[in-house]
Amino acid sequence: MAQIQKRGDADTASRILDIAERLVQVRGFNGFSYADIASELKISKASLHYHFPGKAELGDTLIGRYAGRFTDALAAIDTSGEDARGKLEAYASIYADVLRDRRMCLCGMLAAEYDTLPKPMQDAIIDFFDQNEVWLTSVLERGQEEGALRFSGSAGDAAQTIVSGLEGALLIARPYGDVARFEAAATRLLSSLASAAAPDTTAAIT
Amino acid sequence: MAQIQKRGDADTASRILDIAERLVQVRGFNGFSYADIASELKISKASLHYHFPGKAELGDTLIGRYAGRFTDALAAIDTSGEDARGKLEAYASIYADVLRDRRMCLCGMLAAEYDTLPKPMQDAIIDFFDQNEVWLTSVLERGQEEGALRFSGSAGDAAQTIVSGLEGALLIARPYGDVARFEAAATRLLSSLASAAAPDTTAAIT
DNA sequence: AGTCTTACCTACCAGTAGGTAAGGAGTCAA
DNA sequence: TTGACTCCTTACCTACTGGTAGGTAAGACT
Repeated sequence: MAQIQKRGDADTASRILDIAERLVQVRGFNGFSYADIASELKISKASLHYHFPGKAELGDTLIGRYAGRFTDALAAIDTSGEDARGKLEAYASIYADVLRDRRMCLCGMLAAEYDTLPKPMQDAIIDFFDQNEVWLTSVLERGQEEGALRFSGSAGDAAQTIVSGLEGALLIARPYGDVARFEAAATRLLSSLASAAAPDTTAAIT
Repeated sequence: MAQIQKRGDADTASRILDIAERLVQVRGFNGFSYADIASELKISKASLHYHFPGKAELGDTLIGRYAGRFTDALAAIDTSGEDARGKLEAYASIYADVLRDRRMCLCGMLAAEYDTLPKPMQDAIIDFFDQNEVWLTSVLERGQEEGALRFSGSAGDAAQTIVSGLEGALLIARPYGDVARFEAAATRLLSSLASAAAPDTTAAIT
């Protein structure tokens, strides 16, 4: 399964995924069609079905790839040597990067459409958020132990608040096309939820 | 224009709006069709076009009615005699009620689909959020003056954080079907953003 | 009485949705 | 050189999308 590439061009399947991913993040899963991908890739609709039997499978693969990249990003933060507060800021900056591309978080978008999605996609979305909360919880717990962070309530609750706070900030900032709006909300969220001593609201995220 | 009702039934136009509203809040604007409303109301698709020329106009009317009800709810909170913290809790409980119906906030859902919507709907969505932030800003400012609330940064920024925090908490809690999850995030949000003295995280919202 | 309006109907439209069947061109190893 | 394999094509399918044309029954207005 060495997956040797035929031409110099990137493998079609991953180009399909790139386009589909952007379409989901911008228009939602119910807001695009196979025809949209086909015309952009200058390929026939039928070819898409060769690579992904149906839209449901395409959606599954999309979430899997996105979650995988997220896992990698979190692992990179873990090995960055930052303190807990720095790790939380790095986490928020992942979201800011998504917004700079004028996109919604893939799983945040799919969360809105949750009830219309096939079961496997629903399960994968839940897994994504669980995974994020597990990571945040451990960062928060360690930060609290080390005295770098101080917050009330459980680390798990705080983690949930961070995820939903950032997803909401993305959701609302996008119609305004305003990255600063997101950054203000993110900074305030982290400062108030996980500040050590000085609640420095003016600290930049990026 | 006495609008005498033929039968005992409620006016058809508002029943269409009721059904469409629920469909948007649960499935999204791109997640339902005229046929869905027609079959549920046991009426023909063509009749829907009699009441609302197109889906765009239906959407406009939907947002207008929703925003109007929101305005009324905010006015009711204003005259409730609650202190600032109580008003913020009452505000959050509007969102909790939406979630208890297994729905997303109408405008939060439409914010996700923003790029796919006709211009008039886009403008109405922005207006909705602006209106909420204006109201929250004045509650926060007054609360700060009266010493009931204390927070860093501008009241406007804090208002934005509350709106996006609550919308995000709705967005994420819905797939989990977990109202408690929303309430925990909402309480933490209000406590940390606008607490007077004791950061009482265990205070119930409802 | 006649006319206008409201609120619905059936039947239909062009366009698009996701999906399928059958086959052809290029590459490869035997 | 044959056959298998990969990746794509054309040509189609059915179901459904939002929307329209034309008609009808019943009440209200004059």
